[in-house]
Amino acid sequence: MSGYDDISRATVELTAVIITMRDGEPCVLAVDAPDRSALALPSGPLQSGHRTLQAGVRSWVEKQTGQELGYIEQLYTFGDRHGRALAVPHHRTISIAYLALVCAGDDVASDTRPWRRWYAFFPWEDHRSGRPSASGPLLRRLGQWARKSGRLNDPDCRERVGLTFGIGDTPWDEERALERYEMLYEADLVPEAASDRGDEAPTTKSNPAGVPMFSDHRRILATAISRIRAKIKYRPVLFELMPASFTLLQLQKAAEALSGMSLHKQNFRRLIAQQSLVEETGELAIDTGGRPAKLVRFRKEATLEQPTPGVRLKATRRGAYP
Amino acid sequence: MSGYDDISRATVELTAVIITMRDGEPCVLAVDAPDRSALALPSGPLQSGHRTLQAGVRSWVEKQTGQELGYIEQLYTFGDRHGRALAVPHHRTISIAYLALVCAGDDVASDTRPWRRWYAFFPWEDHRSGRPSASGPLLRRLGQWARKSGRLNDPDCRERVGLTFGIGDTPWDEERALERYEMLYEADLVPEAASDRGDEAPTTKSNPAGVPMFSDHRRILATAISRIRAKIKYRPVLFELMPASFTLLQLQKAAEALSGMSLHKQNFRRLIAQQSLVEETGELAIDTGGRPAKLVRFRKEATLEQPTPGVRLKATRRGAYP
DNA sequence: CCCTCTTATGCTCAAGATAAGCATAAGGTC
DNA sequence: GACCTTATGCTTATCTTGAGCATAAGAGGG
Repeated sequence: MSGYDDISRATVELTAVIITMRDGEPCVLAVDAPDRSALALPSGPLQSGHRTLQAGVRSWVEKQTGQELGYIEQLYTFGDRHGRALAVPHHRTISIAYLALVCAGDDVASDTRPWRRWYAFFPWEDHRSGRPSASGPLLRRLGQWARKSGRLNDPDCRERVGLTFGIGDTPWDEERALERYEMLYEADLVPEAASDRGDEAPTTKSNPAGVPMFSDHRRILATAISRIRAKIKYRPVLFELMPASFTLLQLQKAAEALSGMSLHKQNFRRLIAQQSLVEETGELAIDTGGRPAKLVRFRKEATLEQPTPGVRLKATRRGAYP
Repeated sequence: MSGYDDISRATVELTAVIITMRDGEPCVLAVDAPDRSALALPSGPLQSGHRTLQAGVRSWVEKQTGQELGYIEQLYTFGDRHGRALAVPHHRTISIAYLALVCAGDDVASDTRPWRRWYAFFPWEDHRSGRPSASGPLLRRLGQWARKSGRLNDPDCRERVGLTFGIGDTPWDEERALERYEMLYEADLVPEAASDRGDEAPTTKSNPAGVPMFSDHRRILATAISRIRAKIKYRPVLFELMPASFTLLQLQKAAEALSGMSLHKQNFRRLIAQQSLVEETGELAIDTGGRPAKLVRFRKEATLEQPTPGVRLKATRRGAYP
């Protein structure tokens, strides 16, 4: 073993991506960054009083936002920013990101916490009504970038763009949210890329590149989105976001909002039914605008029974944009 | 913000689970623990010279074992041991585990590194020829434990055992390797549970509980196994373990060894074929013991093309032990 | 060379799961 | 009552999957 000096002590930053559904939109809890320059995810350093990492996350979030956390899982540990080495070698920060899902609660109006729609940060990820308008300019600029960089070091670059964004005969894969953000970062199409270099970011308002975030927080959020989109298919995490009882359409809308795709209604119901993930409460939802729907609740036992209890979803219009 | 003292500096331990295939068996690289008390995964503290976390892992592994790493991915970050609070608050260690897959290479014989068959650590996980003999005693003792703890705080405990180990009409789910290890730990059936408490572990040799490891390293290995078993189904990671060219049977045997299940031969080939994950080299394998098999190689392009290019596998005898 | 053993490979068939849509039910509004 | 909206049941064509039969092509022994 070499001397003590070689071992770098690190500050451990705990960062939380807290997701909820509000008015049918997936939202993330975003506070002001310490320097007020941008929005940030709630976070704080691991402290001696924290008994576990999770406890630390819960504590910081409660302190900063008043939000109590239920479901929580570890997302990823970041040691550097987009592969760059850290600035000060003997005082590094590693940051451990957690994903938390909280239920909307009944009183959406009285909840004054700073929730933000997640598609404000990722406008190109919302394909519920076809490819969104933000895609156009982004894809055009990605194409330019690919042509330029393509000749040099990455001959498959254009192909990669197409695959990642579902162009040609590649279907759109909603789970690749992180890949897409990283590609946009690489292509210098998100403001964070410029500011990480130390450049002044061109502050184009209402950018197709979406609302930027402090530090690498938007990347962490993209990681969370990819994780959620993958996980709802094989674990019943969707129900963490639902109220105690709900209609199947509400459930479907939530699945659609999270995955950013629209689903076939009847097939969705069949899927839920045959996995017996829910049971009827016996009550009816009023005010659905049409025939009243039966209210259902999540069957907690399902977590145990099923090998992969999740909402296997498939887009109605599967795929393949021209 | 509170005073500086509240922020605990941490030593960051980097731990590597390095997997390869040797003689058709999945193996893990295991060194002697610092105190020689048990086998351990290669690991070392993050140092100031390490530019990134990954670089730190690579560097320690090479120093300790001479093994160079190719494919590498982050596994999990552990801040405590099995949920227990850390001993000394102002000097905590968090440990970041990585998974690396390395290709066997052509000269298995000349590789003197300390590879260990992973089923030596998890004898109950190898279901290639039915439920292994180690299962019997373990299940019996798990049953006893469940009966005892069941009355008190966990009425569903017996059910949970059955689901986790695939008893009754629940099929065996090979991906639940981590859950199973954690259940055995909880039930005090692995030596690590006793030694974490400070007790002397009863050193029964040739235990059905498998070979123990230093600290929580066996838990980390279980995490890796679960991850691999899940991932080979949707990403072409299996090929990281294969030589440049191989036969389909070799590939199948590797998939079987990793997942711990035996697969239907013709269906396995169909699956690989229809995903066009491999292409023929034109050569034939000699010495297969029967009709010579065509040699194939992995099609790297497949990584891009396919939405989920992996070896979707399903056990021949799916399931349901009596 | 024939018989037998081993592995490779092609093909079929029945079940089960999925994608899409038709049709009907049951509320509300004018 | 006509018409709109959402809920829910059911059908059909297609794919996918699990399982197994059958044949091919090598080796070795007689």
